Amino acid sequence: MTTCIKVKQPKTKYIDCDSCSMQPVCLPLKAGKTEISIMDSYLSKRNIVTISTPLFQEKEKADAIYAVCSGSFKLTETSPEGKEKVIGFRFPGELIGEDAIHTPNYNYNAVAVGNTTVCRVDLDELNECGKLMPELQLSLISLLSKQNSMLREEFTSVVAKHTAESLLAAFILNMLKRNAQYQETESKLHLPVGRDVIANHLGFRRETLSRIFSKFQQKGLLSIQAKDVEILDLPGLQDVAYN
Amino acid sequence: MTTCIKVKQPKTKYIDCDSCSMQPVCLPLKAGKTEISIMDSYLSKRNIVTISTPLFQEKEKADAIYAVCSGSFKLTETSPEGKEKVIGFRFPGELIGEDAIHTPNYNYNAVAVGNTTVCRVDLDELNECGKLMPELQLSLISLLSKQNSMLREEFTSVVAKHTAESLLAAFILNMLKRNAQYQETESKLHLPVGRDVIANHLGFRRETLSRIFSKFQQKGLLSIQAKDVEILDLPGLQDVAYN
DNA sequence: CGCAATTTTGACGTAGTTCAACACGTGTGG
DNA sequence: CCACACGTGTTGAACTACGTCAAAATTGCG
Repeated sequence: MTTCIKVKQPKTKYIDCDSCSMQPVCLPLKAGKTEISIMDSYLSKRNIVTISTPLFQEKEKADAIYAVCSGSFKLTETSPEGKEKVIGFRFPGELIGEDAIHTPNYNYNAVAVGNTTVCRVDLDELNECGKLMPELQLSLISLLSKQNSMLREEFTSVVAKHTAESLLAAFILNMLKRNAQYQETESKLHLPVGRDVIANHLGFRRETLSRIFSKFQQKGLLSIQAKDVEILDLPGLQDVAYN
Repeated sequence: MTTCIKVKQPKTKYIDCDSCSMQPVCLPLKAGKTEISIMDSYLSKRNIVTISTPLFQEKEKADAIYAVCSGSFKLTETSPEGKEKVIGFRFPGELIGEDAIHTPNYNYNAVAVGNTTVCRVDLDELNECGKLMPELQLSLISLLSKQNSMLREEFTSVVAKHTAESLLAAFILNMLKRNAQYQETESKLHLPVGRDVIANHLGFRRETLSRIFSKFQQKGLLSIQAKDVEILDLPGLQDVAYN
């Protein structure tokens, strides 16, 4: 709280430092007077507000890891033909650019969807800091392991889903699960982006997406108004997701 | 080499400790005399041969990370209805069960496909060891970051691929890339499992898979005999993969 | 409030999956 | 040696799910 500078904006969900996944990395800051001074010089933890701008882009030098504090990010890849493909989303408490640890350059784009805040951790400084504080490294290890599981679960949820229905259901459930960490309600979900972006990500057309949403509403699985989804029948949705 | 006990078996591809992704973790073993004795007592690096048996199963206590030395593993998940879903494969040089760092129990099955060898790193021992040797933790961090990228790339390669053709092409390319690390040829690929398993993983039937393989052969993209694939037209395959 | 952008709905055609049945090669045991 | 099972590949016919085109409805923004 004291270490995070928060810029209040309407309609934006923030997570506390307490529920941020990066917290164990930042935690040593609060330890003792002497430690704080050491850390301050090395691990510059800043809160940046970006509005619909890229956090980083393909081929850019990978020199920092980011943790999302508020808002959402979309990750995209540019195909050889120049088409943009949405390869994922990141929500508060999740990491972006953790590849930086071993990759010289990022190989995807991370762009803010609306107003967002992130914590930036400089890689060099993290390394320096890690040498002095082994606990920091342990935290980072745990963090990466968590992110790892998140990725695997996301992968698992969409792989082998041939029908658009099961794919969308799985996608919604995945979003729901990931948002549950910082959202108070288990049954509500705010879509961070428009239909086009979601359709792009899932690999079908805007119209198809719209139709399936309608179908889900008819079935009483959920209700949707603009970008706000309310889950009405979770088990039903899960049934659809499992083929 | 000296630290890995290898059991020679026919038709099995092995990777050296030198090209194993776990190597940086094991490396300190070779550092100095004194260090070796310390490490030996903590980080018990063993080479285990498993034949078509599960390395671990769902809900089992997660107490170790594994690195594949030879052979292949398939990762599966059991759906609520009891159906087995193949959620991925792991090849020599890749990690299995890295979730163990933060999860009390594994949430998927890892079963050996044919004869395999793995290096097992006990979590408790890794932690103990990490306290004494910060470099070990740095290695682990890098390792996890790499595995992270691998997962994201795998995800990226299959997401938004609605047509079976582009999905299979992307799958083959992904396998090719991952096998290039320990295989001498860039154009040949040995499928570790049968058509059914692959079809399960990609989400369609054996027939569809067979049809597309035939189509790819007709197009001159590749030739396939049983489980041995030879890539004839890499750019062509890439075209198919990108929708 | 009004215009533009986004979303929804409808009708229609086609590509691709699925189902079912068969053909082929291989290993196994009587 | 043949019968049998099993894994794999092939083929044809039916269907349905998705893409396409077009237009209406809704939302959001200035």
